[in-house]
Amino acid sequence: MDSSTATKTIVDAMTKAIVEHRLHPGTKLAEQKLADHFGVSRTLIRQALFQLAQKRLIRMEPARGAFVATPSSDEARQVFAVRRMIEVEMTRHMVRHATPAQIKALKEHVAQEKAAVTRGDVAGRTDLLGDFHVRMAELMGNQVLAQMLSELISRCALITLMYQTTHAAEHSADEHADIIKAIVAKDEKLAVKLMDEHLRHVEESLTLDRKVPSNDIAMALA
Amino acid sequence: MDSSTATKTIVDAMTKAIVEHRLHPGTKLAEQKLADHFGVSRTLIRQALFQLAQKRLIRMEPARGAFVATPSSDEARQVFAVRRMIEVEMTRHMVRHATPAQIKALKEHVAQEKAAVTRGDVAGRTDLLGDFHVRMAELMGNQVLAQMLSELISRCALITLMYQTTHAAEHSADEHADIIKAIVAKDEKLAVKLMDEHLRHVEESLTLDRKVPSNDIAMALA
DNA sequence: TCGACCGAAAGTGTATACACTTTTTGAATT
DNA sequence: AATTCAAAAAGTGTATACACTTTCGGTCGA
Repeated sequence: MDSSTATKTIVDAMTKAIVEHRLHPGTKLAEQKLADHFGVSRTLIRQALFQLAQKRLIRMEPARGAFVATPSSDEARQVFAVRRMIEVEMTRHMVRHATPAQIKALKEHVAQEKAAVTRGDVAGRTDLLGDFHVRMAELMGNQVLAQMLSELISRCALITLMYQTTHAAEHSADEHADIIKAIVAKDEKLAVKLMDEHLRHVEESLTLDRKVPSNDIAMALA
Repeated sequence: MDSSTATKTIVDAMTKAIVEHRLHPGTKLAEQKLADHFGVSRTLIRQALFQLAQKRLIRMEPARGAFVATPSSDEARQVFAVRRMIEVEMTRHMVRHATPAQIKALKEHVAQEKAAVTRGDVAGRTDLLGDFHVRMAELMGNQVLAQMLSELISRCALITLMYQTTHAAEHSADEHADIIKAIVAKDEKLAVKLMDEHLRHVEESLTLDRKVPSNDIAMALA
């Protein structure tokens, strides 16, 4: 097994579980249980946990173990503020430099979003709605930006219960479409405004209600 | 020894060594050598290396080990582009919301920068010049932003040999002072323009010359 | 002399062992 | 019945062991 591929698999699986709220904030992540579940030793689990801690998806308490992160509402606001700062500038850049091919790619993405919404594919639509923002960063040709945004979006997903309702999902997909329209029209002010508002809408759906932790790690990761 | 304090010490020491170019890009970081140097087992070294890899200060090749990162010029441009996106918005925010106390804090910081420059304190001035940007983020009350910027700046320090000349350091300190002036004058357009240009100047001093790796890890970390 | 090949040395990847800390449990006491 | 305390159980933190991979040096053959 080549090196950190195993660890990466674990990190990805747990990231997904946390972002999709199959593992609730506050849940204890016992190393041996995770090791048993993934069929590896605690060594690899610990590596994965440290990486997740650095991504702020879990927190680790000395000698007490790892827990799914429970971001404060302060932290939530800060994460969203950073997203707005980055994405407003990103939108500005797209208005100025977007090529027809890039526009086409974004439009196709939104089409996929809407398909997932009508199909009732909850997991798929949540992924796609987040990916829209990452896709924009990638289209700018900036991998560093894309990676950073991807991590911020994971944190947002952990923070919020956003897009849980079909209605909210439709709304987001529509807003994405509107943003593209403004970009096509080269209306910088409008595009920036729409992106800013879009992110504020997402943030407003922030509820931060603490559910009772599910201790059944195995079921959540299955 | 409480948990990850030991690991954190190692990460910090190595981060400092890499950022300050005591460990050159490309240098092999053998686990046992590091373990001997820090007086711990490979276990803790590996934890530290994984964290440094996530911060992109080193790269890890499967079964071949860890090396101080050698960012491509493409990556360098991307990192700087992200910094500009973030910091332009940050400046805009400061113009709109900065309090007198915050302005005072920034001015004092720049005074420290200039003192370090005239004192000929190379390590100190490099730190301070980078910290100016982090400080602004902190003054905004956004720890998430500050943390993110801090990591980007570490990457920038690894990438460039910036601020190596006294002249460049003076220049940066002056530009910081000018930015503050524009913020005080509530001249948003000017402040944003100055910050953008300042970051472009720093980026221009990007040389990316590859030095011959120093294999003497012990000396670099001493 | 040069290159290919083989074996030893060095190094990484994962599991396990063990010390120490926290949590749980259950019996004794009030 | 509630509280306290101690011992056991469970869990984390670090070191070590060992398998496997890469690297390096030297020998053999052309």
